[in-house]
Amino acid sequence: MQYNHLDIEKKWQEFWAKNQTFKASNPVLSNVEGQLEKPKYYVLDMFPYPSGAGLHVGHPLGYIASDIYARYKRHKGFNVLHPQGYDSFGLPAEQYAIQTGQHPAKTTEENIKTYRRQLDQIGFSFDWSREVRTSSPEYYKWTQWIFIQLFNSWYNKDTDKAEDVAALISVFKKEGNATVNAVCDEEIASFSSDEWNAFSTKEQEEILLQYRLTFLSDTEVNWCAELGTVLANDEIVNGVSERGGYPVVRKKMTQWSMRISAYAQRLLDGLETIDWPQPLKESQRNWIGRSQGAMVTFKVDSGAIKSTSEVKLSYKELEALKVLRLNLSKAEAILWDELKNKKGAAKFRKKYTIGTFLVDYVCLAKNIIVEFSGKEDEAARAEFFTSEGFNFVRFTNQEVIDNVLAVVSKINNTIQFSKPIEKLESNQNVIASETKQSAYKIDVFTTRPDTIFGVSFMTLAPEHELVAKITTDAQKADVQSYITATAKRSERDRMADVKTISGAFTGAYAIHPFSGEKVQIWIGDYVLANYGTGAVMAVPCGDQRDYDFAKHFNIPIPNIFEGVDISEAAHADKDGTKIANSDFLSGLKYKKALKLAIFEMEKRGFGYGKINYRLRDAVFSRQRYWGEPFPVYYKDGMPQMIDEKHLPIVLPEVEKYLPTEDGKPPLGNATEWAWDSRNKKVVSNEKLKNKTVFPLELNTMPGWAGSSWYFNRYMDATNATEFASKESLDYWKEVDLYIGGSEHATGHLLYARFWQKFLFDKGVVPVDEFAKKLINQGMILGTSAFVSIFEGSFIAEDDDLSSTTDTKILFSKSVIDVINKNRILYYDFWNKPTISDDEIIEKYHVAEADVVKVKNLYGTLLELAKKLGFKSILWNKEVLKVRSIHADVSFVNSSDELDLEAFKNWRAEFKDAEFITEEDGAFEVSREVEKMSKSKYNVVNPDDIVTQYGADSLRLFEMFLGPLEQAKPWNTAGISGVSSFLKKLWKLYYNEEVFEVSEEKATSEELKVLHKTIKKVEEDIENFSFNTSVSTFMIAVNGLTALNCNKREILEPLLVLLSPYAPHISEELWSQLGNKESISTVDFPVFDAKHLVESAKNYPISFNGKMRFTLELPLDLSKEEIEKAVLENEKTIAQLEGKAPKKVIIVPGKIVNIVS
RNA sequence: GCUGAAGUGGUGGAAUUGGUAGACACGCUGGACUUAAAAUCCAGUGGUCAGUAAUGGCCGUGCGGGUUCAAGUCCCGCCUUCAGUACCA
Repeated sequence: MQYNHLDIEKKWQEFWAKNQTFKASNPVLSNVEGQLEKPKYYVLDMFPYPSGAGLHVGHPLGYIASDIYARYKRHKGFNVLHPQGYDSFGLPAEQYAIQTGQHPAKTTEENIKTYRRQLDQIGFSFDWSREVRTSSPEYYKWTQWIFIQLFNSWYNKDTDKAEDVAALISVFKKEGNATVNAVCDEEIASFSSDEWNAFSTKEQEEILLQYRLTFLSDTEVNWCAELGTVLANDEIVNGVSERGGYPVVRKKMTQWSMRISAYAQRLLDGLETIDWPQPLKESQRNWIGRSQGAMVTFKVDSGAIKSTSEVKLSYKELEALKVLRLNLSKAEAILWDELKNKKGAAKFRKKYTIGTFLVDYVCLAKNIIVEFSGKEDEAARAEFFTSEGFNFVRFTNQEVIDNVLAVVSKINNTIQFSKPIEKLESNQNVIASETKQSAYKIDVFTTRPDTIFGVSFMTLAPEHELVAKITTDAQKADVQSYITATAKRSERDRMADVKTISGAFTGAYAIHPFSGEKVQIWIGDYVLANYGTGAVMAVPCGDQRDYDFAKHFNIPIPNIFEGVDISEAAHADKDGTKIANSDFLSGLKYKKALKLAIFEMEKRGFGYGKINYRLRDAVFSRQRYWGEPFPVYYKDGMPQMIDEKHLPIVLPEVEKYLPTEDGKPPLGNATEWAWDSRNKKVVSNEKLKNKTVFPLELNTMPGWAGSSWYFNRYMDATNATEFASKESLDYWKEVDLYIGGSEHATGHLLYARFWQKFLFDKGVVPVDEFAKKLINQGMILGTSAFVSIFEGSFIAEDDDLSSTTDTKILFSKSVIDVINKNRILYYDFWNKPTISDDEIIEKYHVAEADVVKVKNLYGTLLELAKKLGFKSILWNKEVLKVRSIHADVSFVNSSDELDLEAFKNWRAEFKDAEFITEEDGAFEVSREVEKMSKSKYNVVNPDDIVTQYGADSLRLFEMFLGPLEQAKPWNTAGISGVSSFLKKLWKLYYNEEVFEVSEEKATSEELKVLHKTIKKVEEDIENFSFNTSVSTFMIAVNGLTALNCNKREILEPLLVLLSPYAPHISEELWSQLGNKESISTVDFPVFDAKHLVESAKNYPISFNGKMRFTLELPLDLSKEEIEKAVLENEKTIAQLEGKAPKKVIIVPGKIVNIVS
């Protein structure tokens, strides 16, 4: 009987589905007999996004590897969890919906069907009873639930974990926020318990939002107009969107954010405990970007600062002003409505600057300032306003809202009875300079506080708020023009141009906190405003950028390193260098100096040790339809969580999937999207007039929401009452082996770790890292096929040149090679048609055969030119002009020959093209390795492979291609190797048409083959070296075929070894051997070393390290006996040519080396 | 620039702690079977030189050094490719 993969594979796939062979049980729950003793093992693939294109052969690579491992673990006696599902929310389905109006749920459903069919036919041992889909309400109910948990939590730095907000509130009630050590927004005003209790509910909610782990905030986001949504940092590549490559701009929006920064240190520390690939860990470390150093404060020298009234704001502040004027608060707007109507002398302006202070309203004619109270620097403002001759009035928000008319009348009163205050000229300078000296300081973060004595200047970002305040008159023009110039450059330009050094001197000086020396203050756009404090202390001798800047502007470069030459470049190396010229730090090494510097700073009070992270909080809102809705409604503008018992909040139906006309997200199109807080359900928007009905959140969650916890759901996938039961979470704990692509390094894998740690803090999950071991499978690349088209010129009968745009001559690959190799010959043929073969052979020393070949081809081409109506082709000594186009790889056979008919049918424009073929009529393409993609016509569909060669062949071949982690090209031609291996295997069990397996005892030779295989395959699987075990199987089958072995003792265990790789054929032969049960949980054969023991070794005999011949010697010989035997050998004597060996090295069982 | 990975026949790739480089497979060449093709089977296949041949010599793991009896493997210095990241103070 012939091996028929089609029947066998169908039969066993049906068998597995019917018998639920791979269903994993939760023993604690089900108390399945015998399962309790089995150790658990959880193998997971990164679940796929079901795209419309279906799978190509690159996709299953990781699934095959994990499937082999899962099946192997079953043979090894583990209770294996190996689930699969779909990350089914996402952009492509929505884009498709926008284009066609089809509901994304529908296309997603269809795509999933295709995926499932494709996955099934490859024979994966997934437990489909646990399938999850992120877009199904039963699943996202729990995504919403986790969101609520995050909302109700804050990060306590003292306990270093997330805790309940309820506990935080009780602290606020009792003692205010002074004792709370939380990860929260910057600049939270401190309040006492009395103040807290006096706050309105809304004010309290506003404050709490600043602590919650997920919070609403106005954040600068990456807005992608083409996609109509914001993108996370990791969704942007080189300034454009990862998906689609559309431009991205910075924009301020109110968004949900996740306080992932709270977990920065723990995310970093956790990396030490997990077995993940080094590069992946490295990119997470980069992304988190921890830098340890110190915050240092430099005071600004008062000497050169001009008077405050001349101060102009920086352009950044001016921009901010414009925005402020447009966005007045409710109280501000009410008051402005009244004030702006005042005519004549009492004309008010809003949001105006007086000196460096921003005032709410001012009437310049009457010298009256009107402000809202509650500003931090009220005392300083009062002092300055008085000194500048202003009267001022202050009101609270509440006063204005309650009775604006009373407020206005009070203002009128002040105008009427204002006492003109004399400006005290003599006094003013004194007051001003005193306040200034203490007012202006520059905070910097440095990772090298040990080099602080090397500071010779400071650099501020041009946008830094101090710039305008400290710039001297003399430098004003310079600074202004520099600021204007930088402002014009986009962020991308600034990033792209690293080489140009630019900057400007402000004229101001800072005081070195240790030495008291004056240090120049510069501005330069190499300093980024939104990183750190937007200012650096420049140490030119130790930092290359500072060095270049100093060199460029002729700023001194003090050397603070002992015995280091810094005349050419900065010395950035920290280890092994001693600090010099640095007061109390001199003579110390990096580490000691660093600690001492921080210690001194803290003692003297102008600095402290600090750790900075690059990791920013993650924006969690997307202006999209096809994602998880938030369980959130808005009451009085403040977000409210819907109680978890009313979850899931199901995605509403919409007319169209685009943003609304007034720019709201697509959910703004929904008509049934309001929350009835009395009846606890989603109702029609028409009811929004009711006092108990509120608008629901219009944003949806990002793609990473659903994928950040799905691995936990698989443990108890159908649980309707819980996220997952505690018992199943405690049993399965974490993923033991996680396989997926490296593109998720900083997205999915970082966010998932963050959520896992959060859920761990809250006691939901038992472990704080979700995957013990992770492997990145390498990409499978496509082997594209190219056809070359002639693009040179012809010579017409009248000797005119003619281009070839409408003539199509296609060259087979080796034709091009021949022409390129002999271009000069062609040129000669063309130039001197009378030249004889002998002349050519003599002139160019080429073989006669080549000349014939060249001449034939020349004739063909000449004929062709004539046929097209030309005299000949224009030959050129240097180049043959051709252009290459992709040909679909499905038209190309294993010998790189193109199916011309198929090609012509595919590309109509080449129907009447001329094909210059090989002598045998074949047409060859040239091949190149590229990424597998539709546009390159090199996509190979696994369906075709499975139909032609079978799933077992596909599985073996994908593994055989090379190491799992490595990128490698796909070439379908190679699959015949594994295919014929399976046929050979089949033949071991058959005698012609009859299944025939002998019960005889196996010979030691046969046992040796088997046990070698057991040993190697087991080692390989444990090391995830799947490619080498495929070779091992081939060697075994070749060996057994040579031995003519058909003994059960060998052939039965062989099937178990093979079954993880080629499960269908193994099951089939296993059952033909008379076994009734599936092979899937049969014990893995045990390796026995005794079968490998040899009595003799074929020793390689080397001379000076070079192997000359081999010599078979018994293994039980002593060193002396081996030496004697080798030296007596005639070949040795011949090699030595009479010389005496200087030394003989003998490694018994390994090698003999003779040094002569 | 920095970080990480990797450079081995025509191709994909093997090679334990340093110990016979090129396993296994594709492709190619030759042969068997066939009217023919496909399929299958057998043999050969790193380069080069010598020899009718058996066989033998030399060179060979990106480049240049080094350690060692012995280096694809270890050390030093370069080059190239791929991936990630980037004015991160």
